[in-house]
Amino acid sequence: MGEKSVFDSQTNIITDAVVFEEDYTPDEIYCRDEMKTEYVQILRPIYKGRPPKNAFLYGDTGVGKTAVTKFLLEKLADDLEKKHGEQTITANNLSILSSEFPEPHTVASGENADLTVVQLNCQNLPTKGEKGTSYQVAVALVNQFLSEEDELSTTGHAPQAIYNRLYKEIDRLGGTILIILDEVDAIGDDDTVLYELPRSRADGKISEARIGVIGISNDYTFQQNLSPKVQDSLCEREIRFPAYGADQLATILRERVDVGLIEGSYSESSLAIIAALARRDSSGSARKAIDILQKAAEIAEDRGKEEITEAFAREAFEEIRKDELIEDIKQQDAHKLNALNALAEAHRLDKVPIRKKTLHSTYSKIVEDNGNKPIAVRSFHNHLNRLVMFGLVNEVTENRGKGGGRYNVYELSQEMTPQAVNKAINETDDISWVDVTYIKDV
DNA sequence: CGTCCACAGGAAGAAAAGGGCA
DNA sequence: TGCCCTTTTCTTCCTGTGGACG
Repeated sequence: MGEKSVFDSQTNIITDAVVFEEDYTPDEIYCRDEMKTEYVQILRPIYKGRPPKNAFLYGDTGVGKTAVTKFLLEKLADDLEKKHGEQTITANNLSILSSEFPEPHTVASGENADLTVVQLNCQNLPTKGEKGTSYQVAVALVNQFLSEEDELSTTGHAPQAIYNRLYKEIDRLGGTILIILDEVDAIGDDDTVLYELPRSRADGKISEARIGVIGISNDYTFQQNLSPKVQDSLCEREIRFPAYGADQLATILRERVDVGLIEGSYSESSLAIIAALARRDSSGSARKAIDILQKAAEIAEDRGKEEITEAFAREAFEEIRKDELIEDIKQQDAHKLNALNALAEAHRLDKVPIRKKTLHSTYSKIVEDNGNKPIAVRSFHNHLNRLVMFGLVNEVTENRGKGGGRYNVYELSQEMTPQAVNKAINETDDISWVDVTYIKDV
């Protein structure tokens, strides 16, 4: 009898971890029948070799927008292949639909690709975290068509040159080109890309290819803020994805556990709890529900238990929330981390709702101690505002009237703790300027 | 009811960081 | 190499304002 490896847990209830992964596509997508029907109508022209339609999808994160997209596109690719035989190509790797770093574009047989799908996440395109602009989207699109060595830099080009290049690449490919812009609301006010793309053929900028644009957004209001010309072209068709209800989430979970977990390791009621937790916390995100499920299963394994109990589900939920928080903090840039650092220190010293001015001087001290130059109060103010928008920091406006004036005070938001800030900063290894011992000393 | 504090946050432009092109 | 782009961030300057005080 072989000795058990220390890496093995006492029990194994997960049989196939694939079902938890982001890009797992189930055999069937549940509870999205109406959306699927509408979506099929949008894609149908492509199957028939007619000019594609543009569309706009919206709904909160994790309600199946990308899942349905991926599911239907794979099906479309299959069916096209069946229809035309092997050599009329279904083009570009659909797997990029969910991978963060798309592989270079590969069109199997060159010239006559029938359908090319390009997917792009418009969020966090350029410098970390901030808004992607039309320009950035255009650059990123061009890069999707180029091999890795040839990729363009994200700055330094004349905008018109980028658009021209984009048209050139598109025309070179020819055929039907379906451009999927995920998180399209990140584009912000300047929507030239959204205007240019759908009309490029009509404007004579391209002649060989036909372009379809599908915009995906989780901001309901985004589409209303678009300029009317863009609304006309892009929002030809729109599909709304409502949030999953708790029972629908449970259905989705049931499908996953069927494939991925040992029978008997879960009960209807524990699935229901997970569904309810996800429903409440994230307004119906399937992603969230699946994450909780995975975590709960892992916890059960670690404890040597054979069943996911309600307690494990709740524990998993809490743990995931904590992890997410740390992740959120880690994503902030240097100035914001230092601001959080200073704020955490204020918490430790119990000077909790702290005025911006005071906070700024603490911040300056930290930065200077590490040999860097602090930014001016006005910029600091902007960073703080950002943190407030991210929900990491609370802001309250105080008004002491004549003789006191009006000012804002800040503190870490409810779920934030100085420990969380500390942990996040410690885990951020690309910022040597944060001297953690300094915080401990003061 | 007007005063007046102390800042909020807009505007404009300078600076920094990245890069093309001849 | 020098000069030209771009985007984004930071600075400087400034006007606007909620409401307790008198």
